[in-house]
Amino acid sequence: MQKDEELLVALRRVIRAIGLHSKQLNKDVGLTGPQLLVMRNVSIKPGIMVRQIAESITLSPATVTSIIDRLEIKGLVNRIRSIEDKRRVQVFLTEQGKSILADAPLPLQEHFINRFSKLKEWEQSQLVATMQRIGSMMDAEGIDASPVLEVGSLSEKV
Amino acid sequence: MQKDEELLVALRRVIRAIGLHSKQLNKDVGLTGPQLLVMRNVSIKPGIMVRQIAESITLSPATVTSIIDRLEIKGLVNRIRSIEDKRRVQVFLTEQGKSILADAPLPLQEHFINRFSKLKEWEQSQLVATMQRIGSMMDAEGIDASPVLEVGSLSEKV
DNA sequence: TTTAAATAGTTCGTGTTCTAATTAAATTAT
DNA sequence: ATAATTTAATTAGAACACGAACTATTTAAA
Repeated sequence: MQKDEELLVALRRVIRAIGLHSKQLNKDVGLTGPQLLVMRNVSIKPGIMVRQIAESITLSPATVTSIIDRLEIKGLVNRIRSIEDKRRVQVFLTEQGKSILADAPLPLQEHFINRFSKLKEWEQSQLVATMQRIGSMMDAEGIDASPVLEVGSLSEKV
Repeated sequence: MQKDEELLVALRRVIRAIGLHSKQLNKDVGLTGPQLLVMRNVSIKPGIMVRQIAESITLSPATVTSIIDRLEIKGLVNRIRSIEDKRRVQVFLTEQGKSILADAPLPLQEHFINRFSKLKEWEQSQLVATMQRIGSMMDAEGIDASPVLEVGSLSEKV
């Protein structure tokens, strides 16, 4: 097998692991990974626009709409149409949404974070550098992919 | 930004890049990335079982079934139930499937492959090894995915 | 001012992906 | 030999993800 194929297989495995974790999350907490990411965004910036959420977690607006649909049905978020600009829709957490989010785990496997954090500094750097390198080779740099993983901290996002 | 967050941002970008490439592929050639992967597997090993395809591209059998459904509708593959073991379904390329696959691009961006192929051997290995390492760190401990050895050549798998 | 263009969000159609449940067949155990 | 188990594939149902087309609104241009 060629190296690039091996790389693709390895990438697929990682993608799958993330997806499986999302499914497991849904069983455990009732929220999938993407749903959790959306809620964390809303938590950081109540009244955030759909477009802003989409950009911040690197998804299309259409996808975010469907995720918010499900969150709204569950009673975890509210949509409110802006008065200044009636095209805009602002999203807020409900009380129930807040309390559920407070107990929810991270959107990525604790398992992984734990293991990663136990690596030596230079090993971590090496893993990061490699991923970034692959990303840049795929020309994925232009895509704003900052997921809201730092939401645990209280720092306000742009 | 913490190292694990950086890693995950980079990962998200790569995942998204692969997804977008798959969509583009579908527009250009009429085949998505996963469909292409399935066809390449069938091409290498005509009569391959659904289960084998699933393992080789790291998908559940259910997913492969649905991908083969679409390929069959397009007339690119055939299903034939095995005679020795009637539980098995063997998959073959049709003539049309062969000719389409012959002209189809690789499942990763050409762009990426070109750049990747220009790296030195040891650099390629290092990128692959790192991805495999991340994959194994994310694996739910159930799967003993000995990364390097298990990813044997497709043509050698039986 | 009336028209044209841009923006925000949604809807629609297609495709991917999973688990759980189902059907069918082969294997093992009693 | 019959029953229980395992294996192979499919189906059903849910969530996700995208682009394209649509509605409504705002802004810019003529």
